[in-house]
Amino acid sequence: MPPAANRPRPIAIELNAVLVALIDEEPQVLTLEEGALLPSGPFEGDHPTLQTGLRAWVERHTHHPLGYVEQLYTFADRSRAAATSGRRIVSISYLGLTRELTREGAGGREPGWQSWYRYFPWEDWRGGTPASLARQVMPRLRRWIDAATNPAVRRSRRQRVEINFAEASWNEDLVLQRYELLYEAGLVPEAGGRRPVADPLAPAVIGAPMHYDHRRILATGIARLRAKIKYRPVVFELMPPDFTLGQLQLAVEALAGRPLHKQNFRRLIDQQGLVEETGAVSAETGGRPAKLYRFRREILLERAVAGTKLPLSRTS
Amino acid sequence: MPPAANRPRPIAIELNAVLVALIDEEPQVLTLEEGALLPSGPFEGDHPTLQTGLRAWVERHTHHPLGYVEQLYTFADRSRAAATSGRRIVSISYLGLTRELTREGAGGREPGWQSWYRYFPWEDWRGGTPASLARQVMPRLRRWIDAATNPAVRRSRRQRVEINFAEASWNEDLVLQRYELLYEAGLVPEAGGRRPVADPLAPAVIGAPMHYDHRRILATGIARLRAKIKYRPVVFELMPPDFTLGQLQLAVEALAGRPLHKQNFRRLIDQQGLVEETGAVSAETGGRPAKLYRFRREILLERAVAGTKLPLSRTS
DNA sequence: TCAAAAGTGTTATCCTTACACCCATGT
DNA sequence: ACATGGGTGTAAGGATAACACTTTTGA
Repeated sequence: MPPAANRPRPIAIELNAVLVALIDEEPQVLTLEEGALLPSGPFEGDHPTLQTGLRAWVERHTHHPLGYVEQLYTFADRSRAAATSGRRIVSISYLGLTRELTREGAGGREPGWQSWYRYFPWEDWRGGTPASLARQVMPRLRRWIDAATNPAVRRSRRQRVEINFAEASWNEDLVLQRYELLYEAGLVPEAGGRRPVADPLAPAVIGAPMHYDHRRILATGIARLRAKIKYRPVVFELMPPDFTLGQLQLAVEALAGRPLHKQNFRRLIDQQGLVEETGAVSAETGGRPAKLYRFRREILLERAVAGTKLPLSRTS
Repeated sequence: MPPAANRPRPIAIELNAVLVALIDEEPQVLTLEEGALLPSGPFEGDHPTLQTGLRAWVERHTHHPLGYVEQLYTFADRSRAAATSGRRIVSISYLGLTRELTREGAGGREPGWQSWYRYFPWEDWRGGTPASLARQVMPRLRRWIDAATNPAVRRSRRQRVEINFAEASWNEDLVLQRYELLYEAGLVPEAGGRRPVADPLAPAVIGAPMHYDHRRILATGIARLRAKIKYRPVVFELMPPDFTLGQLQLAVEALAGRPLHKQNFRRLIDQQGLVEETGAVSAETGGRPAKLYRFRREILLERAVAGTKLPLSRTS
């Protein structure tokens, strides 16, 4: 494997970060430029690994400590290069989880937090079927289905929509698949280059758009996180040290975008030995004061897999 | 066309492929140099995407059609660069599944197939507890545990070994975690640069070594594939068009490295509607002729998730 | 006293695992 | 006949989803 005599044309490495925090019981991502960009920048070549490079970069540019980090995906599509200088760009994206307690300014050029459901309103089922699904997404998907002249194509489109968007069998993990289907159908047309971001409320685009393929990267991050909470205790990376079971449930619901069954959720959590009581209680719950719990870090050493299974609920 | 004022030092992109096929009921990977290297080479910059670049590269260098492809991981550790020219290398690895019917030469400079259990003998539980686990791995892990002078470190090591290597609760998906633990314990010391590959039978190294971090990449690929067969019907990418349920079971067992419960495996398969009878039978089974089945590709359009759950078996 | 959220106990159902057994072919 | 692998039915156990209900606070 000789190091290639024909040196390839210049290549730049860019890092993208999907930084997630729970603020006011909402899953939020750190963004730039009024929510149109994910934090991203060139990889400085003098870090020993990509992860340390990412950590340094994020902490320098956003003044945020970075907790759990995980690689998402690497792109090197030529279409990205066209958007800049003809130079090839390899973009490596990461998911990062942090704890953020106070809400900062959420606009301007400074980094700001945005609810991720701003970009994917159809993914939030916590309050029942999301309005945008019935009102915007489904009608346009149906139009897209009917727009196919070839009956075989039409059937295929109908089936794919059915699988990914059926209310009865909604699967919260398919965030990326759904986004890609919408992209194919031309309903989220912002990706592909840096162009003026359309008015988020304009009817042409569903959900707030982002520059480049950043919304796609965000979809990848959400999908990964939603899948992960089921077999790894990563929710706790987003929680304060002490919390009530109610808060924990709200956190999981916020990430999964679905309401959970309270009693079964509680049983699952303590059956798995994920938490322990601190002894204190919190009176700020509105009703009966709730016991406070903390994450049992030892669990990471006790079991190979331990996550937050989702006790779903049809009722509420 | 002077790009960027502060030009970073040159970066090269390298692609690595974990190419898997089932040959003689064994999971095999395509290798170079007598099994010491995974297929890998520079990414030619004029492909629209990484995947097309990988496909072209693999098909040109190995004369192999490439079926299912999935990205594994991207490394850019500085230690890799040191092994070559001081130039930074970003290495992007892929998992590829292909169908290979006939066994070719498995040595020399030409590409050749190697059973992946050659590199990870402790991962093959199809015939009960693997001999190398009891005879090599566990004794040395115990020595590693005892080598820690600090009692806290010793306890932590013991716990980690317990989680990842306990016979009673063996988890076949933890291939990478186990490899990393063995690496940390100094039992698979080949990674880190191009050095003479030690005699595979020498007692110092457990399992056949590979150059660079290729064995780690292979572990990543196996882990990914083992996890994936449980929720996506990827086994069929490795099967011939027609097969018996017995062959299918052997295939899944080969990948998972565990024996499965025959009756339940069959029930699971047809409950899920993954296959349909072709009408023909195969008399080459040794016993009663078996019905032939084919994969129902439609299932990909019918359900979002459909995999080969593993009906494990204590007995056999 | 009532609303609101915490917290407990029990039941029905389904899925996983296991066991027991019969069937069709080659030697 | 018997060994070998193919193929079917059914029962036990555990996990999930659901329901009903009690407890403790603040307004």
